[in-house]
Amino acid sequence: MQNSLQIIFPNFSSELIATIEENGTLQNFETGTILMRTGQYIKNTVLITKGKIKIYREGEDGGEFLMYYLQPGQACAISMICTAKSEKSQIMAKVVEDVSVMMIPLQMMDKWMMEHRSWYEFVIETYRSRFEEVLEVVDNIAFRSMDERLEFYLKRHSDACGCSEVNLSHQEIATELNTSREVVSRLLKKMEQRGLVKLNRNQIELLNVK
Amino acid sequence: MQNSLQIIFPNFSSELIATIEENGTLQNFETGTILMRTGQYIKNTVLITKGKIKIYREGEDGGEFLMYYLQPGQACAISMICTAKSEKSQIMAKVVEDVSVMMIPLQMMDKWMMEHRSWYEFVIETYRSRFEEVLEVVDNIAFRSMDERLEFYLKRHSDACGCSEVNLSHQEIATELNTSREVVSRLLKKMEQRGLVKLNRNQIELLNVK
DNA sequence: ACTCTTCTGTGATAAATGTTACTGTAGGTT
DNA sequence: AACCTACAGTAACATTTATCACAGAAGAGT
Repeated sequence: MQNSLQIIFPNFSSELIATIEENGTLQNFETGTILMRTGQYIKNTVLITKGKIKIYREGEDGGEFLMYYLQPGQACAISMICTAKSEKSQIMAKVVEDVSVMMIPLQMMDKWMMEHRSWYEFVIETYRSRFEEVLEVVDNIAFRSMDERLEFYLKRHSDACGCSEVNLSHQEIATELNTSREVVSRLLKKMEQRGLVKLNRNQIELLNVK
Repeated sequence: MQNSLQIIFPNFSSELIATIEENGTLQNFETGTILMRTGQYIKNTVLITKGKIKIYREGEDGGEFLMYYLQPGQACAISMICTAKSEKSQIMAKVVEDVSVMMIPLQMMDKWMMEHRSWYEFVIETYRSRFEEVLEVVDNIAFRSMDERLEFYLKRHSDACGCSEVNLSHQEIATELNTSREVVSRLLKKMEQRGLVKLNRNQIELLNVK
């Protein structure tokens, strides 16, 4: 166990790994589980050791706008940011591939920041990369039209799962882009005509999407 | 001088203030100055002591999408995040009201994080509040239509300047919302008919905008 | 085979936003 | 006054996206 954590988080010092083992709780969650809801109080910092999580921003009308993916070796930036104050979560986290996560009590955050250089660097890097990712999301919705956003969405999905098949219904995609199912169907059809994808039921094969 | 820094950053310890005085450089910039461009390397962490700065995300086509304001007592989160690695800036910063800023060499960041509790807390709080602000921006463009976004824009402007007059042309507003001048004119006219604003040349008076 | 449900495709239409083109107006300059 | 320029208003039209309505196809269960 100790060994595997070290492999997933190669930059952590061995002392830090030991401390995590000591203070953290490893928990498993099945696909579909909502790990965190908007407005809930955050009690733990979450390190992902296995599986996949999607982070959404929820609209008042029930929209679920996809922000980004969390994968093994990563951590939830939101759960780190809301440290001492035990702030409310601004996002919703959903398991999309059975996960194992290491739950770390929030009070450890501050302590380790001072005691473990590799933790400090990990936290800063997490902030930085998530901030950049959110800025890229802003780019997409501010500057691009739906067809470009859809292409970007598919590319991101295939990057995240490491495969070229997207096993989602048009409705699910529409929800995560905050548009309607019909729009997604139409745009996908156009992409198929351009030879970018092949459409099957509940599956989209990416062809030339680099 | 030492005194005024302490007033603007009330949570900083007196030792930290002294260290800042010692290592930082106070600089002044006039309205209109571009403090930082997308793609430039960041060499300093910036603390604002006077004036106002707007942070933009630049589109490939030359769009300037407004993200948020920076005011006295605040710091540029981006310039903090891109610490050790001296990363490229992902944003553009423009002075909109003559500013004084304290430039702090990036290498101080890490050092002070360990040595000054009040610096550490300030940095974490800066990350947190900016992250939240950007999430709110995502909300706006993902879930809201242009008329709502325009209202939000005007409200934010009046909050930032503490007055109820917006001294901007329709074109400037359109640029910052990444839409066209005509659309802004139309929507403003509708708002005027609803009694929300009064339109003058180069000025919009907010009436009932709470 | 039949039924049911979910998913997909598509036309028709509406609404929001973007674009083009033109007009008038306020203010500054000569 | 005459002129110039930036700003603002607005009509007409194009494009994009959203909504409504409906039909057919695929798969699951009986």
